[in-house]
Amino acid sequence: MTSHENLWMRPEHPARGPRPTFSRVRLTESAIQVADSEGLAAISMRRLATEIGAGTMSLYRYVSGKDDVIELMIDAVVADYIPPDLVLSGDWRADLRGLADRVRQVMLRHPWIAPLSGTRQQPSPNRVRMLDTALRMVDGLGLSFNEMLTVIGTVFAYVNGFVESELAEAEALRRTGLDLMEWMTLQGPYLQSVVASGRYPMVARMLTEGGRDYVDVGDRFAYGLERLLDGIAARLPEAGA
Amino acid sequence: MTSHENLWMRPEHPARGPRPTFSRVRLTESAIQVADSEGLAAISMRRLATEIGAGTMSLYRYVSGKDDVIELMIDAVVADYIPPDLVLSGDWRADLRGLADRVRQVMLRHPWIAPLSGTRQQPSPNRVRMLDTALRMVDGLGLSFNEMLTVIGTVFAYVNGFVESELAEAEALRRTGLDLMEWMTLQGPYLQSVVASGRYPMVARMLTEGGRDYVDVGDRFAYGLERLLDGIAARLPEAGA
DNA sequence: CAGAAACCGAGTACGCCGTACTCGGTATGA
DNA sequence: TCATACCGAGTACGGCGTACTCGGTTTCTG
Repeated sequence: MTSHENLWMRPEHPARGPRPTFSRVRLTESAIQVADSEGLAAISMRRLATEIGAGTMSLYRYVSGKDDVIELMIDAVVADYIPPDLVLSGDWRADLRGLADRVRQVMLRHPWIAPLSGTRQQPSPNRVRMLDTALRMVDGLGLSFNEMLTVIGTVFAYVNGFVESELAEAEALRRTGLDLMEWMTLQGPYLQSVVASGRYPMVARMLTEGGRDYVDVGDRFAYGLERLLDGIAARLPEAGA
Repeated sequence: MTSHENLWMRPEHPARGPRPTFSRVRLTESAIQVADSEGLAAISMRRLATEIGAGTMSLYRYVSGKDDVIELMIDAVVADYIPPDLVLSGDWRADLRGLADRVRQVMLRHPWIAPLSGTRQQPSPNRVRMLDTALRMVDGLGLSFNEMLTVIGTVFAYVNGFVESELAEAEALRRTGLDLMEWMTLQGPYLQSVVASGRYPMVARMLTEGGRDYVDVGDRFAYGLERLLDGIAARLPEAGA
């Protein structure tokens, strides 16, 4: 138990000794690349070592285990949630919407992060930076500090939940390997039996007339987000109520 | 490639041959019990086999692999989302709130399911049943079918996202093994350096005056849910707008 | 009622995984 | 210059999911 167990306090290397051949950023970049193209399951210490041309156990000179690698990956992606040149507009609603949209876009580019960021939320440099920015967005609205945290937490809960399910939808299609037709062929018999049972009329309607007035997934995301912001706005102190 | 690859269409056993010693429900119950008390990571085919007193490979007579076990676990828990004696009140808002509250309670009892249900959403008997019930809740409000699906999807996105993060919070404390004090001691040095840097004044405020007006986690859940329902209600066709 | 067919449960084995421990070689600070 | 501290790599262990195989038992068929 050294004095700093935390990854973010542990220096990457001691002052003494030979120059290190690799680096945490190198490791992190490779890991993100692998996870982006082959999924989180493809990440293993052996695989990452091979990827950067190192011996497997050499990685343990840079991180204390696989958990650290995951933490580094998350922090690196979270950095993108807040653009470096971001300036707040002063309109909390526009700012929050902008953040939510951007988070969604980044999450869609890195499909492995939504499930992780819901589960893991240790403080890390870029998460701290993002939280600070998000808090500034809702500052000065007459909310107490914990109310501000509640508002932000609510928005993030929605964004995370939505994107997770959005990705699951896409993944379900990709897992079977092919397109929607293939999926229907696979699940078809079961769904037909559901319809035929007559016990689930609403689902039956969904399966028969479901594709009629298709709602774009981006529009669905925006709908929920705007309804949430509507509800929040209506209860703001300045709004009277 | 048999004619029914789907788990839910595959009969548990052929008509011929000796009586099976175990069953899917037995397997599922053991798996849920293990996951509840030791986490999802504790689930392995060897472990489950030991648990029910079977040879490891015997399990493969009942399921086609670990994926099937997970699917069975999810479906069994989802069954609890809708109480058997549930009757709809006719008040869509009360019904939706009741469902959301219950889903949260069930998820808190089975901490492993929130991350899974976000990622996996294959149709299974109890998920179909739940979806049908949820759709009935928002039927007759003048919404198109896909608008109804959008409303329900929005609420579930929020619930799932919130509970996932709620559990992550609790898990982060439990992972270090002990209570909040222990966590603070561990993360303390890093957080202090964050405050000391002066670059994140809002986070600094949070860490210093954060515990002042504590908001109960149940109240935070209710807050977000009610704001979401507010926003949805305001845009209902009957509401004019 | 007898025989054949079908199926059960279990064992063995393969290729993955994370990582603890160890050691020869090398760059650094005194 | 040389002792020290550290680097990169190798080996090994216990665990994982699951493909394949086989002896014994049960059920259906005639």
